[in-house]
Amino acid sequence: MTDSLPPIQTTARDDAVLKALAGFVRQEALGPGEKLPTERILAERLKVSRNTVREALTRWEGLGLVERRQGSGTYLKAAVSPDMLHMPLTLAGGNDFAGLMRTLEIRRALEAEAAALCAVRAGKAEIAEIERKLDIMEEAFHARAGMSSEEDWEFHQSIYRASGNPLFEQIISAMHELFHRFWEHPLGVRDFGHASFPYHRTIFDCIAAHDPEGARAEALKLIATVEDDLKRGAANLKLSDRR
Amino acid sequence: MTDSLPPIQTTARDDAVLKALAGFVRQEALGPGEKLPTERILAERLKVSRNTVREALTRWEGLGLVERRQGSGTYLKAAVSPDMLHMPLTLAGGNDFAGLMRTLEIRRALEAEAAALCAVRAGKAEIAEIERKLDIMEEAFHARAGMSSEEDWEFHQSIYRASGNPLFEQIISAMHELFHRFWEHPLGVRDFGHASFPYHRTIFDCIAAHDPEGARAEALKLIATVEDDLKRGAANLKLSDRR
DNA sequence: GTGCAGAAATTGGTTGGACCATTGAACCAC
DNA sequence: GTGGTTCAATGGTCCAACCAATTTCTGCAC
Repeated sequence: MTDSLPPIQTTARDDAVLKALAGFVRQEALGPGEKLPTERILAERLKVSRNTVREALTRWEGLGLVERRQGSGTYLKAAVSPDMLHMPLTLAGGNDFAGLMRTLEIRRALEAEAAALCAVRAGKAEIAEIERKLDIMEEAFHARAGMSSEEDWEFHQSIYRASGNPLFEQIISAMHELFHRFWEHPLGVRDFGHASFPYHRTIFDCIAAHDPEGARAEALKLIATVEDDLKRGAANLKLSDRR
Repeated sequence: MTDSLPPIQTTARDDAVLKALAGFVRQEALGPGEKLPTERILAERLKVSRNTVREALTRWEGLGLVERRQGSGTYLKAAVSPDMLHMPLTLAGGNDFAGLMRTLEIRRALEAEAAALCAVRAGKAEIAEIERKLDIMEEAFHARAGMSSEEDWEFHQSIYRASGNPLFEQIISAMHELFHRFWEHPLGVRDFGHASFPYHRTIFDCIAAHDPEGARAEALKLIATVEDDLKRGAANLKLSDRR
């Protein structure tokens, strides 16, 4: 009965500051790396206290939009537009085996969908770019007799980009980052990722052939090999009783 | 109650504040909804200024971990542990039709995977809970001759919870929120979501039968009906040239 | 003029104190 | 009970400093 009576909004200083700042960035066409006005100037221009400006900037910093360097200034870290939507995720206990497996389940879902979408939408240029990254990766693999995480990652990124939906790259990138933050040298498993190598080309073949279901299936196989590697690592971990 | 809050070290004050607070929450076993010490008390106990406490809490607020209510206090909104990992995502341009379709592609991937995982992992208790939510939803549907977004959402949430991976609920919830922020009464499409109704029970049947691939397929069908509704809405929008 | 060390200005980080706006509980008349 | 009023508690904002890291300028030695 008393629906459609949302709480009213009287004050929202720091939100207003962020809105104004987003408009400023847009108007000045500022891009990543560029410096934005000092806190003192913002406070003066916006007619708010420096404290309020700081709270607003703290929010942006927490979202990774901005970087503050004491003595130097505040710099944009990413593109910013007035109609951004924020989706902060917190993963409790992400530095143990179970946490890693949880992120991998998300990645499995997204990786498969991205590969399928890519197979549908990728044009000639995108397919050529993916193949280029694939060649680089395979060359690195043979030269160093093992997976090169850098080149491997670039190959996957090219697929996300060709999916036509930037959200895939954003979300998977975030998980990729916290994946590597805690498991830089994954669990002492030798040849980590080795088993995933052949599937990179099979995925590409399906994409090039515009076969979405095939691409999805191959992507699932690839993730399955990574999960196996992780499980081996967990077994190792149990033996050595680390952590 | 507010013991065990020793003063903190030097440098990186606000991070240290958050660390101390996380430890405090852990020690006092505070859960969602509970109130934590006032800013003034925190400032005094931690031997930092109230502004520093506020910057730290602003960060947590931005991450959705905490809610501040003026005149009342600061309350936990989610479980918090010292070893959390944060993954803030900012999505550019989500309030137009193309943006909505992009979020729906992500949701399609996750919804399908969550349903499949749920079919594998859900125990008797989880299945009973899902069926309870389904019954409530169906009852509301027949009573009001249309989809009830509230009950519908609760049904889906129960599936995410039963998937055994809280990330599904976190990510999809975030997208669900921004979905409704801009399209509260979706696009003037009458009977929005009507077509999705039957698939709720077919999904449940597959889950109850522990049939992951069936659940995945039905979930994909459900999302497809939502996409169709959205496309119809976009067509309406073009006619009226709103926005 | 060049190069470099030290001074000075700039800028984010922190502090303490003050006041405002909202909330919620206690209290009071009716 | 119901509906106001008062009042203390609490988050929100503001101000005016000062600290610490960085950058820029200055002036001296060469």
